[in-house]
Amino acid sequence: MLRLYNTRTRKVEEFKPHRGRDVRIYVCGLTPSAEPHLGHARSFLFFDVLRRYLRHLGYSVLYVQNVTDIDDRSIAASLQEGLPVFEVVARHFVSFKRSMQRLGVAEPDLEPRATEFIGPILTMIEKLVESGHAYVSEDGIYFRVASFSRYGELSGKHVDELMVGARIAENEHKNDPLDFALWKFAKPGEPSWDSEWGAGRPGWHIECSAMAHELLGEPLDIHGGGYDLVFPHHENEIAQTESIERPPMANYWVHGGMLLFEQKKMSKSLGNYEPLEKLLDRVDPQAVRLWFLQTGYRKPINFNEEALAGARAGIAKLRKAWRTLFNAAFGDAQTDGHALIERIHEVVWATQDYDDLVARVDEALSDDMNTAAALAALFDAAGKAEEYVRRGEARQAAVAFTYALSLLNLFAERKWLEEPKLEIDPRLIEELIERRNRARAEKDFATADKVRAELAAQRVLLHDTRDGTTWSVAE
RNA sequence: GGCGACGUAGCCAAGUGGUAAGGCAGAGCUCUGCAAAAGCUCCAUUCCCCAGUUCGAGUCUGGGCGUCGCCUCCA
Repeated sequence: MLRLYNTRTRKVEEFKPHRGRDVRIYVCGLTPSAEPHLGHARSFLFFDVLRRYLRHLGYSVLYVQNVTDIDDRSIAASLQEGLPVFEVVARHFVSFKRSMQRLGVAEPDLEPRATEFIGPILTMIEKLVESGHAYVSEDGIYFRVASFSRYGELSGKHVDELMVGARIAENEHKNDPLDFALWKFAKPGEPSWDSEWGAGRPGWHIECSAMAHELLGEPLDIHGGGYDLVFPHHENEIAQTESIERPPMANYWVHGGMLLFEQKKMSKSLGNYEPLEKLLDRVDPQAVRLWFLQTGYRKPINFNEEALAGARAGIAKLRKAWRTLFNAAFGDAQTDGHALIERIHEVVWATQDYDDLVARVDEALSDDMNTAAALAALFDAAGKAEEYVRRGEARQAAVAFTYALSLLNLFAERKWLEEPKLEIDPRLIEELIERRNRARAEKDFATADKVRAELAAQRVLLHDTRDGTTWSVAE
């Protein structure tokens, strides 16, 4: 059983899907008008873990995450760069996909683009106009907020208390400052699609209402996104959908906390960020994943290099423990990461043991996705890896540990499980170790230390143990 | 001005009434020619401040202080 915080009720509630085991999730995706940043990563990484956990609970999950591939900022960027909008959008979107892959975020089941759903969008607008919830104005078609009595319910806003002045842009022709655009008539040179009212493009909010309706239908079990989407985006989606479809649009509204940089929200408009791809070139994506998962998903987090470095060390600890357990349980898998992966699936799916570790992780995640508490359980187990081996429980511990890790997808990429690559031939390493040990036997420590230094330069670390000298690769 | 969130050790962070998880960093010990690894141990009498409720509060109530988010495109 999962308990989830629902923005609409402001309470943690028991999650009950509308259609039995069939769970439908719609998450507002990226508007690729600029390079994606770490804040985007946080949000989608959380929903990735949520999906994995729902599947663990036995639900069949259909996860839809849209792409807003047409909007004002993208058009502005295309004019500035002198490139077609689709080219600008595609570049940022592809970059986003690469980063998501590196972070171990699974692909959405469906990833619809706004421009592929112009038909359903226009159908919805037509219904809204016919029913009087929308009106045609000089520069576009607007939703009449006053026509929807529950407006503000999701975000807890009172319509008459909003600072509405700022909402009126000079060139907009709204009846009411709160009204928002469903369709924007094209200005010369702008990309546009034909409609019965005139060529134009969809407003931001309508695409989600239309695509969610078309692909999943109401009510969605979970509608998600970043906290900054609660108002006005999700509020507007509710107004549009529930004006013409049977409410509610969604049963659970789930929002992720913001990522801050120097105490300010990381955002495209402030530009206070390093492009995600560049960041992932210098910070281990797996450490990023751990760092996010060590904090509650609804809390704001400050970007923090020191914490990120700490997560890097933490991931090394988990990896080490995992290797210790797995090598003890399935010793032949010493360095072949691919073989290890195959074994994981073989073993995990063949075993449904729920020992203490898995139970603890399960309990933590069921409590509003408390990934930090789940990780604490994992670290406790990691600290006991040697003990499990000594007690002859390596196999069971390895299975439980692997299963728990897979719920968080911490070792998402195969290479994360492999030993770091070496340029030096292992046979040469063995030769050098022998030479060094002969020197040590003769108390020729100068030569011995020279060998150690030579190997260290190749990232090979030597460990003298009671049973002889072993080596490992520095990470 | 309205609505909302947060404030726990050097850093990050879990914890909504029962006596402070976990990670990083740090310290000591075992082992050791050196080094590392590994193991063991230690590291908040205290949770922004002040009142209050309670047998008992980081957890509830009231009041401060500070930070952030939304109200304009934003995960």
